[in-house]
Amino acid sequence: MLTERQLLILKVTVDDYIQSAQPVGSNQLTKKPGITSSSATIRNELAELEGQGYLEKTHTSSGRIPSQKGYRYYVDHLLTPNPVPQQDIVQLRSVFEEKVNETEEIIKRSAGILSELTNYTSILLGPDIRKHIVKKLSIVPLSPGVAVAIIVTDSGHVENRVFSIPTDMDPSDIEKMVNILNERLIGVSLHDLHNRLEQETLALLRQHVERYGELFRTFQQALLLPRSDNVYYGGKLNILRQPDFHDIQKIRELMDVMEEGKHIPEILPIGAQGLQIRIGSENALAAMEDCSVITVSYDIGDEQMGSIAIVGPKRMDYRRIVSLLDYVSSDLSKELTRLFQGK
Amino acid sequence: MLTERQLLILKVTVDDYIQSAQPVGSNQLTKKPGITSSSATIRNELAELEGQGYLEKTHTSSGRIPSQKGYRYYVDHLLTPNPVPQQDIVQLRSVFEEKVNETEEIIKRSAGILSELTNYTSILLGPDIRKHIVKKLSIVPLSPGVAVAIIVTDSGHVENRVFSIPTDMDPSDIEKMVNILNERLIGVSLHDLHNRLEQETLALLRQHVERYGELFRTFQQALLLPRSDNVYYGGKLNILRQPDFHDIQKIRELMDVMEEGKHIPEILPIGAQGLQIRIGSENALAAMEDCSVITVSYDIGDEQMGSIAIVGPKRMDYRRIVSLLDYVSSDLSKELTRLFQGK
DNA sequence: GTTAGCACTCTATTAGTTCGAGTGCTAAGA
DNA sequence: TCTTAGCACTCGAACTAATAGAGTGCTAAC
Repeated sequence: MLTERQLLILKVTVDDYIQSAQPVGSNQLTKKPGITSSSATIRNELAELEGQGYLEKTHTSSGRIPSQKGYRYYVDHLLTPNPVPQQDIVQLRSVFEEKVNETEEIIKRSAGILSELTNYTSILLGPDIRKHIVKKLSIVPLSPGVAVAIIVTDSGHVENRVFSIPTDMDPSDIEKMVNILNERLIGVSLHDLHNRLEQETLALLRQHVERYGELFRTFQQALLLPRSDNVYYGGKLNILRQPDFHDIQKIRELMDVMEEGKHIPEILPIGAQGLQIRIGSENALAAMEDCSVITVSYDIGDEQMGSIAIVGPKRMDYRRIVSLLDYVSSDLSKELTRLFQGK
Repeated sequence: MLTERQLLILKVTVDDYIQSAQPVGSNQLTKKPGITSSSATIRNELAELEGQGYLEKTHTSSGRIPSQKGYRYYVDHLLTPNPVPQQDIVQLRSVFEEKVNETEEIIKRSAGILSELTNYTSILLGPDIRKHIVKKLSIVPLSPGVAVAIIVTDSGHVENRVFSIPTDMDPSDIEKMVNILNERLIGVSLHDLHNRLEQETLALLRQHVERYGELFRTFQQALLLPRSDNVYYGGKLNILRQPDFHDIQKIRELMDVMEEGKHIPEILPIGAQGLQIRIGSENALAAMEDCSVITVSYDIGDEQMGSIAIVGPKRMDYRRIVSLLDYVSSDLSKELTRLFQGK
């Protein structure tokens, strides 16, 4: 158990280290507001805090830096929220000023602004496109043997794939196929599309469309390949600004992991509620053991739509980022809900 | 003027430095095949080459490294082409194995493979989308007040924009508008689209579509914004692998410049014919003064479609990259021409 | 023109010093 | 019992020598 004074010292130490990136000594601490004891007393307390695992030394006669446990205690118990500065709000709101109607564009821009404001890297996960509902399907022949399939969803997202068709295909057959597809598949989610395609339309196609087999096969194949990743990054290069990262090898591993889409689920815990903080080795990925990740989700109406993550060093400005993400999450939820409430 | 022996020494020195990244001394050179003189003779020749500006020393008693002029002479006169290894060819050809029909996908994958093969960063510029020809236009209403405009081009590229429409718009008016647009604008290039839209369709719309004004204005506006950059990167992080780049500040500037789309024209000289090599400060951008960039263009039929660039340190394996890019350029031209020859 | 020989230069590495910030401990004071 | 002044001690950072080694330029002989 920690005494009042120990809590204060821990908080001030973490705050100072976050700000200065230098180990904090007992003498410095005596100068901090709120601290009245002498340096000797502070030293005793620091030794105690170290004994309990909240602080560490970089070498025998150095000042203290927070341990992972120290950061964890700090964010769990010592973090006092901070109102978001008006200036930041103005910049964040600018995303909505220009009447951009596309969710993707809004999210992309938000990622950029977040990274600018924080000097860290931001990762925004957009709405799961598999939940989108088919609004219209069409097939546009390009040249003999080649056509492009287009799916428009209710959110205005457009998926398109080029696929091959029999060279001597009758155009009216394509038209028939498009009609059948639209009749049967509007209102289906992209997630269900593949199954429903087979169940609902294959029999109909067989009846009405000549050579449906070849056409159907390549069309179905084209829709199989997942595309359009809905992950947006801001300030990937901000990692290079952090004095905490000097080992080029580590930077490379870290950027590698973030760039590669397949690790996104490990960075952004999908489905988690509210704001989450992962410090150092609490992250699933070894390459991120020197990082902290703060994530928050946002939603449209009652449905969770995506998440926002800020990746920075363990020595991250937790207070600022937490308030900022809280604000962005609710703001984004509100605006996106407003944008789509009419549907 | 350089003697035979000086040429040999220059070539061997550059080759060795490219391979080892270490200044090359007279003693090492005596061990190279083809070199018979003693180290003292080599020293005289090295001094002469330095006097003429082809070589440099890092300090008074160091070995020599190539100067910018030295690299330039090397690539202009001493580069003997190297057949592309079968292994590399296999990997490059894999792009076309999977019957991917989309130009964009082919280019994207090529970028990845090129960076993997070279360990440098690759930048591929796709066909200028403004040259694409409109194949079909459509407007899909999403919700009252919102619709998405879709343009399909002859190459299978699909552009889409969300735009606002009057809330009480008659659906049949939208249909009429789409018909007029398609009647008048199919066959027009994206580049001309904006002008032709106004010249050809405005009068017709006025006659047939109620409330054409509001609809037309937001539609036109949506098409104005340029989107879909056709630049693809491979191995952006490979810069971090190069021992030549150790200054984190410089790396950041370099990556910054490459990431930012607006500098692309300065990196990739558009419209240049054949293979181009820019060494160090021959590059337009200050951030790239320690880099060399090798570019080559590729075409579909007789028309230049895009360019490929490899960005590496000045100490780049010019021989290998030049042969590789020569191969890729002609291969890509051939395959893309084949893909589109039918149109 | 070529080369052996040699003095010289400069870097990189290692070891030794000093300085200062910071610690832990002890003992005296509240 | 808690607090604090005092002091010896530790360790890193910054600086100074000292040394080894790779490489050069120059001279003189071949």
